[in-house]
Amino acid sequence: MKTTNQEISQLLRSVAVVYLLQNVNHFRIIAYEKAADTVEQMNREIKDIWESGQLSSISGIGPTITQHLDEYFKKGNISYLIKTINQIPPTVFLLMKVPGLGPKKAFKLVKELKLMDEKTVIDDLLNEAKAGRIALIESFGAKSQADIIESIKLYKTGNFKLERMPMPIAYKLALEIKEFLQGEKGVKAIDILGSLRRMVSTIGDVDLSVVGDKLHSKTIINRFVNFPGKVSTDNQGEEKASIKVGNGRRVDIRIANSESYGAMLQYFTGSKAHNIKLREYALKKGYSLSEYGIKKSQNSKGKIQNDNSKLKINKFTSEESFYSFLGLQYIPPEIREGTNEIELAKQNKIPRLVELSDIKGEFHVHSSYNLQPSHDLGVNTYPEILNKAKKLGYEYIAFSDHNPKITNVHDSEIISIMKKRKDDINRELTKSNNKIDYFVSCEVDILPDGNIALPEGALGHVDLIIVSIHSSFRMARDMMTSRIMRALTYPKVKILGHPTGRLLQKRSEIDVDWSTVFKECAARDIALEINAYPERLDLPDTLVNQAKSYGCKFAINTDAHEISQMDLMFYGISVARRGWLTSEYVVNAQPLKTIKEWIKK
DNA sequence: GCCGTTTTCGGCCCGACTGTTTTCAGTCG
Repeated sequence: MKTTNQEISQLLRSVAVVYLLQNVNHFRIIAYEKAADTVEQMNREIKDIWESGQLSSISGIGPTITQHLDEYFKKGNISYLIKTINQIPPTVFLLMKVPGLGPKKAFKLVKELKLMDEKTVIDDLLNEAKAGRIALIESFGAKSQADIIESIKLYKTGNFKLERMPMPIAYKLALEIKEFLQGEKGVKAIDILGSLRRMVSTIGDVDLSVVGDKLHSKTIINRFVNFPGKVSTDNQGEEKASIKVGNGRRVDIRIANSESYGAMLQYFTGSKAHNIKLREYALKKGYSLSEYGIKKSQNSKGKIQNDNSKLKINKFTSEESFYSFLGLQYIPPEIREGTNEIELAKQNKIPRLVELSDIKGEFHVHSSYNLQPSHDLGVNTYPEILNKAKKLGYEYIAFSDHNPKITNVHDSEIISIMKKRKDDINRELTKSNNKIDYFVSCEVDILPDGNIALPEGALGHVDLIIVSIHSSFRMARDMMTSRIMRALTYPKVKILGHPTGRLLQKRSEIDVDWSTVFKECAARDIALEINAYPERLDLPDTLVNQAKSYGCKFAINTDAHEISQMDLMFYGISVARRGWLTSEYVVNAQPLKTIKEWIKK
C-alpha cells in the first residue's frame, strides 16, 4: 500500500487533536501540528525518506516523532500513533469536517449527545439541532445551534470547500477584477496577495488589496461588490469585503492605507509557514510582527522597564523596508514557503531568480503544418510563429510539432513526411530574411515500451527532439521509470516534455522514481521541461527544486498551439522561480551560440 | 515535542471574529 504524505500529515494532526482534548502540554500539541504541516508541504515522499533513514534530519520532526513514525511504518494499525488516535471516538474527527466545529466543540457534542455511529453522525447532529437539544448544552446557545444547522447544510452541498483552481485561471480572474476597479476614485494601487502572489500552482481564494484613502474606501468597496461576475456578497464592511463569483470562487478585498502597506502586504502574502518562521526569528531579536507593523516584543528578555516605546509600532510603506528592518534581504514572494529562505536572507544569499526578461527563446511551439500528427495541430504557420517570437524579443525558436501518426503507416512514409517538412520550413523561412534563428524540432511520443514514435531514419531531418508521454499514464513505478530511461537514450533527445503528465485538478502525476530520471537527464545534458501551459505547470515547482539539486537543466516552454499562447511563458517562469532557479539553470535563458553547442553535443 | 549566531534549558507567531461570556474560549487564516 502506498502511504502518502497527506495520510501521514492527517495522522499527526489527529494525534494533536487527541492531545488537545486530553489537555497535554500545549507545546507538545503544537509540535505535532508543526510536524503535520512539515510533512504536508514536503517535496518528497516521507516514506522514501524514512526508508533512507533520513527522517530525523527534517526540521520539525525530532526523535520522538521519528520513533513513532518508524513504528507506524513497520506495524501500522498497532502502532503508538494509531493507538493514541483510537482513544477518541472516530465520530469526533468526522464532525470536525463541519465548518465551525473544531476539536473541543466536536468532542463535547459527541460526548453530550452520545453520537457514536460513524455512518450517521452528521445527520444525527442535524436532528439533535433541529430538536433544540444543542442549545441546552453548556457553552452552546440558540445561535450556535442555528449555526450548526446552517453549517451542516453547507457541508452537505459540498460547496463549502471547493477544489482549488489552477493558478492561471485564478490569475486571470484577479486581473479582471483589478481592471474593473482600476478607474475608481481614490484607488492608488491594487495588488494581488496570498498564494496567488506566490504563484502556487493551485489557488483556493483570490485575495486583493487596494491602497486607497479612507474617504473613498466605501465607494471602492461598493464598486467591488458590483463586479459583473459576482453571484453573491458574503460580507461587506468599511475596510474589507468578500464576494463569490461564478462557480462559488471566493474573492476577498481589503483597503489599506499606504503608511502600513508594507506590513500588510507581507502578512497577507504568506505563506503561513514563512510568516511563522519570520515571527520566530523576529522574536529572538525582541520584535513582534503583525499586519500593522513591527513593535517591541512584550516577552523580550532585553526589555526595558517602564518602556513606552514597546507599545509604539514601526510602520512600513514597503515590504523591502519591512524585511530590511529585521536585517533581512528582500525575499521574493515565490520562495516564501518556510524552507530555508529566512536563513539565506540573513546571510544576504537569496539568489537572483530567473525573470521573464532573461528568456531568449523557446523550444515547444506547435504549428499548423499538417504532418498527419498523432495529436493536435496548432493554428499558425511557421512564419507567423517566427514573427511572434521576434516580437517577444527572442533570439531563436524551435518548431516542435507532434510526430506523424504511426499506426498503419510505414516507417519510410514517416521519414519522407519529416524530410518534406524540413525542406518546406527551410524554403519558407529563408525567404523572409529573418533576424532570429530557428530549429526544426519534433515532440515525439514515448511509447509504453519506452521506444519513441519516430523511426531512427527520420532523426536526420530534425535538429533536436522533445520526448513526452501522451498515453498509458498509469503504470507501476519501476515500469514507468525504465520506460522513460529508455526514451532518454535516443539520439537528438534534448528535452523531456511535461515530465509528470499532470493536468491540474484533472489528471495526477505519473508514478516514477524521479531521482533515477534526474540523474540520467543531468548526465546526458537533457533538459527537463517546465511546461507553462496553464493546465500543466509541469514539472511542478517542488520537483524542479529537487531536479536542480541533481544538476539538471530546464527548458521553460509554453507548448503553444496558437501564437497568443506564447505570452504564457510568464507562468512557466513563476514555476521556475518557485523552484529557486537562477537563469544559469534555464537553457532558453542562454544565448544562441550556447544553444547551438548544446544541440550539437 | 522541538530547537539553538543570545539557550542542551527554557522558551515556543499574531490577530480577528464570534458566541457565550462578566473576562474568555474556540475557531480560523
